[in-house]
Amino acid sequence: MAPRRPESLSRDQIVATAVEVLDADGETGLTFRVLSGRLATGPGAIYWHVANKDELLDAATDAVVLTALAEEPASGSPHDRLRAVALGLFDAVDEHPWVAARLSHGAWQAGGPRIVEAVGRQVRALGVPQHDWFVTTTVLVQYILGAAAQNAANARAAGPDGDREEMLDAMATRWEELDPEEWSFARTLGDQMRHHDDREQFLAGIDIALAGIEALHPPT
Amino acid sequence: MAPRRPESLSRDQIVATAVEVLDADGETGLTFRVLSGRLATGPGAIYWHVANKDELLDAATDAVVLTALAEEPASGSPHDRLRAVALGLFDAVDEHPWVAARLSHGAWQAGGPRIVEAVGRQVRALGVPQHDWFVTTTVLVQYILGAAAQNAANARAAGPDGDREEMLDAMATRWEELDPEEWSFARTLGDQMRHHDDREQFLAGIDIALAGIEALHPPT
DNA sequence: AAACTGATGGAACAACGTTCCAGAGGAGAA
DNA sequence: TTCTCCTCTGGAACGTTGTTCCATCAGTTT
Repeated sequence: MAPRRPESLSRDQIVATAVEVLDADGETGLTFRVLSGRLATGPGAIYWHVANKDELLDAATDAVVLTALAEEPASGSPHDRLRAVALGLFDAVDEHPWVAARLSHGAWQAGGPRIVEAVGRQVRALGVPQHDWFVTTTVLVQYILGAAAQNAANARAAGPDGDREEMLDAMATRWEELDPEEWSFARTLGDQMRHHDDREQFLAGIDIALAGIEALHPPT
Repeated sequence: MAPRRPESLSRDQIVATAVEVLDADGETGLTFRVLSGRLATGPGAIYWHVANKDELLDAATDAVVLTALAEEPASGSPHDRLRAVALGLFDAVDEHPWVAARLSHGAWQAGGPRIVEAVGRQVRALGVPQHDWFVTTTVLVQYILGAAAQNAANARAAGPDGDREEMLDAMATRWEELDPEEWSFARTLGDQMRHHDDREQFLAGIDIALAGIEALHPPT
């Protein structure tokens, strides 16, 4: 069915604009009034295409996940392919920090199934026996989403400026000054916290999981 | 400094009541008006003790984490102690689902440091070399919080009634009916999704991580 | 007894998600 | 062509939220 008016709204248009606003101002920055303004319409018109804000956020999340998983990595070892999928998701969340909260609030909705499919295919390729597909995939997805969420939160805490180093250093020194008894472990983390790289850190987690999977399911 | 009035408000009282309300009605159910009603006062009085809702939620989160990590497990192998700490957190989030969102929004704030300390001590006991303490601990914390968040989200999706089985079954059949090409992996997950146990699933992830850590750092 | 100050609680404000509805305007029937 | 639908629009309005403001209270200090 062709649109009645050429310049009319479409659900895709609304979702795309929502993603723009979310990227710029986060979840609290996305209001139906702002969205109405950008689309040169009123709030009521948007509600004809979208049930409520929750559905809009889910649709926006799904859109981001869809493009992040657009092409499945075809070359490389199963290890490398899993790393590629995981890193693609990690980077997507880094670019759109608001998706983290949405995916944490329920990975079996919004873009969740797509993520399970993409990760699961690599688990299958890894040679994990079928009766462990569910466990293994779920664990990987939970780690990926958990790590991505933490990273997004840190990025938001540091602000849009380049003060990541600054904030990291401040937190490191704060931790180093904690009570030596009660915080005997955290105290020792300062230096490594200062000099770590987020993506490497994330991949290290994937490698731990891969090593664990292989240890529990030795390749025949 | 003694309280001016005996029946006066205290920050701890406010936080404790907030936890009750959060457990009963979730994050959206906690409003300053409801809280005022329960405490027989006005919204303004609460604001004298707490800066804003964000700080209140952080304080509530910290309180829950604090009691969840109250006593460090003293007996058992390092593996078992790590499992105990992780499971303690998992169960705490299961009882107070709203903490998941809060901890995902930034584990270096609210109760985050406590979690890092508790998990990190077990990592140290595991014999991981010091230069990998930060990476290993962070990875474990990210998995624990990610898995707990997913579990909390699922529980909320199922509702307070006992319809977990029901919802799981419905989702499983929905997945089994997906397009065999586009969803070649997800399709096969139905049965395992139906019959899995959340806590076992969570512990399986911890065991994968433990196996991976040991594979990468063979005990001398 | 008077003045001070930590603490209270209710009224008021701006902003939000959402609902409602009068009407525009293209598509099919007459 | 004219009439009548019916999808789709957009602005006004409602209830609720987080937060601010301020007149007032009740111990403590002078």
